[in-house]
Amino acid sequence: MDKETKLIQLRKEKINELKEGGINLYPNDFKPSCSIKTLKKIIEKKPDALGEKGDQFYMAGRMMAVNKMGKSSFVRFKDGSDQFQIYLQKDSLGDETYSLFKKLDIGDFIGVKGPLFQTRTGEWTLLAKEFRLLSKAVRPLPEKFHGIKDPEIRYRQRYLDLVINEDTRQIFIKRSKIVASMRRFFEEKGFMEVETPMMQPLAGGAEATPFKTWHNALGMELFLRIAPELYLKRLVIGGFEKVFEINRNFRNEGVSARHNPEFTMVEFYQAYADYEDLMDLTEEMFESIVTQISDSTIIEYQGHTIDFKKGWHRIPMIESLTKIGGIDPAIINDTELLLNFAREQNIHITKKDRHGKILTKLFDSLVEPRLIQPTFITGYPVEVSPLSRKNDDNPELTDRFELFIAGREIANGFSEINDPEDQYNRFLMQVRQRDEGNPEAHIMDSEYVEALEYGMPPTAGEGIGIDRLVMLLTNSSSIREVILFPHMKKNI
RNA sequence: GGGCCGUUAGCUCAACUGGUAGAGCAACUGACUCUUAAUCAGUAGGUCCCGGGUUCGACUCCCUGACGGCCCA
Repeated sequence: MDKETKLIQLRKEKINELKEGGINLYPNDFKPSCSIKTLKKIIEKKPDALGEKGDQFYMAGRMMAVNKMGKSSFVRFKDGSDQFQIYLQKDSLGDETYSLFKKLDIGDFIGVKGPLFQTRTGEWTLLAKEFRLLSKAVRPLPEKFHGIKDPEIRYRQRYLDLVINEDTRQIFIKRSKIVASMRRFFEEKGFMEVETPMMQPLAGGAEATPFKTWHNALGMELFLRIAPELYLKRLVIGGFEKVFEINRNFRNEGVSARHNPEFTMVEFYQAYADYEDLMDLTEEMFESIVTQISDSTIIEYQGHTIDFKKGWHRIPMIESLTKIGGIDPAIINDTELLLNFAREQNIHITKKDRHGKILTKLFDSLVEPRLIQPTFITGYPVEVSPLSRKNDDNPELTDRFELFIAGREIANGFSEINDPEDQYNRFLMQVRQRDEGNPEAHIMDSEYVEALEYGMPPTAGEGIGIDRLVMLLTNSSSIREVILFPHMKKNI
């Protein structure tokens, strides 16, 4: 894989010595009594029953630090749950085993058996009566004290990051808990988890450039999905009234601290609900998840204190532009004046941008960064919401919201269009935008319109970016910190 | 895509105005039976990201490229 350093050569020489001595470097017949975490619980519960004449334990893990003091040694080792200390004495192990130990390296997996005792400082320690090599490491681990800081190594060789940096481990443990907690929430609310195609003949449901791939046997081009939306709504048509899917979407765009080409979203749909019901549900879900993760509704994120307690602000988009964005209410309905204002603010507007699009762009740069506490923005313009139901009172707007936290969009939800004719015309508007040069505009999905023609109950749906949510709850400034293997350029 | 910054020993980092690369940890040898960033004595370890250029001389200055980070669009 790469150049062989002196350190590795030296280890290989030692490995050969071990082999010649008849040592199996990779046995698989050692069964630990319990994890280190469990062992620590046992110690907490009944320390009086332990001691050198008490129970003996089989423990296994990776050697992380060794203090050799001649004829006795301390070894700090860790398993998947925690870390613990072992004390080895030449007298109690015997010459042969002790000299085997002396040949081993930090990074090797070992198995030990023995009773527990307390050191002079009171630290519970396993006194090794038996000692075995369980798996040999050929390469040296990075340094224990400074750890690995180089982000390139941390991301490309995440396993090293996980072995060395406890903070990294905790982030991914938390991520797993967040997703589990969300799943539990949906299940308790009567939603059914489903899986819809990741490879689609038409990449719909969002405004984005898809990845292309090719199916040999079918002889057809397929796209990696940019959203599951149109398939999930087909399921609502089919009679599954509450569905959710937690899965990956793929968007063929640049990578940055906030964008990974594949990212995880939850999308969910509920029949006989509207967008306001989903705002309620979202508040309840976030409050529940955050409380389970951090024992409080309050979190710290990059210098902000954010409170997820229910009852978030709900502000119509137009109102947010005047009240938060500082736009003069007198110009908000005048496209020309708005255009001039946008140019003064150095906001890039193209000739094809109509009123709604200009409002959206102004919102993105003037309002979004200032929405720190969880805030729903409602009433998005029709032209930027091709799948959202029109508002009954104002057909220029839709029954849609987006959720912003810490200046970022976290969720997007709306009452769904179930009028097939309306949906058809919205797709047509998108096709026109495409013809006018927007390569990311939605494409006409006639089969979806046909599905709507069979009748879809009134429905609301929402998507939440899981990576962004995990970033918030783990105080991570980059999406790469919450994705195990973020995409990077090839480095060879 | 643009700007700024970074890339030196396995890891974390130094190296002044251009003078021929150094520390801590890890490793190796030795001492040490309660250490915990163990200690003590000694040893070894380098494609200074790649490739050009300037120069008597380049880790250092200039150019091209690779990869990464931050900010912006």
